[in-house]
Amino acid sequence: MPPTGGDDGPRTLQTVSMSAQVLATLKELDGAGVTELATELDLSKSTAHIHLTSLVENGLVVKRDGKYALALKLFAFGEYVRSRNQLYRHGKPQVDELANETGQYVHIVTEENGRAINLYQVKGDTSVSGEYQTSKPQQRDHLHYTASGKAILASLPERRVEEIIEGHGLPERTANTVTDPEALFEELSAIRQRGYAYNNEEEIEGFRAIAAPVQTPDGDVLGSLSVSGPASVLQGDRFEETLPKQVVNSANVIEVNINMSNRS
Amino acid sequence: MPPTGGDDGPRTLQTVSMSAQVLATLKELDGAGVTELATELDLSKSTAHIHLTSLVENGLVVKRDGKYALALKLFAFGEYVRSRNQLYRHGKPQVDELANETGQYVHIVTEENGRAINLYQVKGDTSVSGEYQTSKPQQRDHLHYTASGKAILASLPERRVEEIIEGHGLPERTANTVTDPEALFEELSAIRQRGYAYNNEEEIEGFRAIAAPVQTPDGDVLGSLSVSGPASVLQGDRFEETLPKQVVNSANVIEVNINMSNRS
DNA sequence: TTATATGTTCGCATATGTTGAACAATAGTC
DNA sequence: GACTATTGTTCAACATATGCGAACATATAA
Repeated sequence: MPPTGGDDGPRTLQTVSMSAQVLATLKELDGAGVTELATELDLSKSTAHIHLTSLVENGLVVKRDGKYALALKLFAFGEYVRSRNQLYRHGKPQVDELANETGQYVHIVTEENGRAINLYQVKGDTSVSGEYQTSKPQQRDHLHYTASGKAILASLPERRVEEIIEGHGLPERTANTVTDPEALFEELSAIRQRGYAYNNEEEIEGFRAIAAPVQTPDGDVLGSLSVSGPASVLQGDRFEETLPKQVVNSANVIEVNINMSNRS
Repeated sequence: MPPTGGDDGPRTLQTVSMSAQVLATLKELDGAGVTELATELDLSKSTAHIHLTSLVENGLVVKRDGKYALALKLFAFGEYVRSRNQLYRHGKPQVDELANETGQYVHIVTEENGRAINLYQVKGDTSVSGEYQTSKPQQRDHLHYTASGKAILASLPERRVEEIIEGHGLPERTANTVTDPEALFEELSAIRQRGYAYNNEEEIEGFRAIAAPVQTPDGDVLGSLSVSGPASVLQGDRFEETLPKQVVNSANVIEVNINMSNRS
């Protein structure tokens, strides 16, 4: 059949989509054998096999102790992609600096296809440790339950935000997660006025964060910068005055540096 | 025709290989338009177009200001892959420590399909700056002109080294690069006896390095750890005694930590 | 505006991918 | 260490998804 008659999207290569799914599944399963993959994707063993073989041949997958897994070549690709990113290039030094100043976790985050991408993070020396070393880190790619994500959403056209909500939903993480679209839109409006976003234990109990957007002169958002840490530390004046100022200030420095480099 | 009769490799999906080439080319060209890509890969515009569309649909490529470029999703993939790597997980803390101790660049490197992959690097505070910020960093993925690479090669079966030489050659980088297979094999033997590898301005004039392999108890090499810096600093006793000891020691610590985690 | 290049869509012929079954190689069990 | 069960790999044949060229649409330049 021609790509499922009733479908909407543009014509695409099914073989490529299948291989892309194979990659995604290998990530999901942390590597897999032919049969396992075939079952997972409802394929015949022979098809699963030839997809894996093709991906191996192209260096995107490796076969190790009888299992197929994503190749380090993907890491090389990824490093390249990040290195081309403006927010990363100009944001990294500021992240390092801000982490030193605050002693907490500092992140720069950007958005792609409605999902959050963590470009860089540093753990300041007074921050709690071990938080990110969990072996199976749960997905952190929704935008609505992090300060960084909300700072980004607040800088996007409402239309776009609606699409993102439709596409990815507003799943709950803690009792504090904003799961109602209306409530979210209200908060985004508050963030716009304030200039920065809060995360008050909306992703992880006991964890707070503050984030400011990084924008171009004509209002496009490149991502955001955030500081996060335990609620016991991020509180009082520090949470309401000092840190927000520092975060906004650092974000502004990044903006200026990006503009300068775009001019020359 | 069935995938080029005279060919050797296993049967593979041409469509997948083509899309893989598209990804590689987009990296090469730093993004491209449909026509540009079609020309580069000898495709019809329509074919180039549908490959790009399919990759976009699967999130591996993004279209920005009329150009197609690799997506940040690849970075997310890459981070995942690295995070699963044993040498990275246990090596990172040692890299940080060694960079502090020595003040120079410290790297951990591994090998995949005969090419070097830089898993992690830190720039110690007394090291020269700006060295890695060049906008188009030249390929650093051969193994024979870095200390890290030679440390790895020295830990691989000769057979494997021969294959790698056949597959990738021994291109020259500076007058000091080892470009002769026999000379290389001799040096690898010396490295095995010594326990660590030198790079004496073989990649970049004025730059030296020392690297030690990281191996499993049964002799498989996981990669290597290296310290590098200007020849003016890496010289005399420091180059011949102090640093080698530190590097080998750190590599051993990594080995021990990996073994411990593999036992439990 | 016209002209030129680039991007996108479409129908068709044929090369190509999918499949199930047969074969090979492991892994597990007794 | 032989036997069984599971997993991995190869193959030929058919159906169809793929790649092409031409036509159309859009963007850029003059």
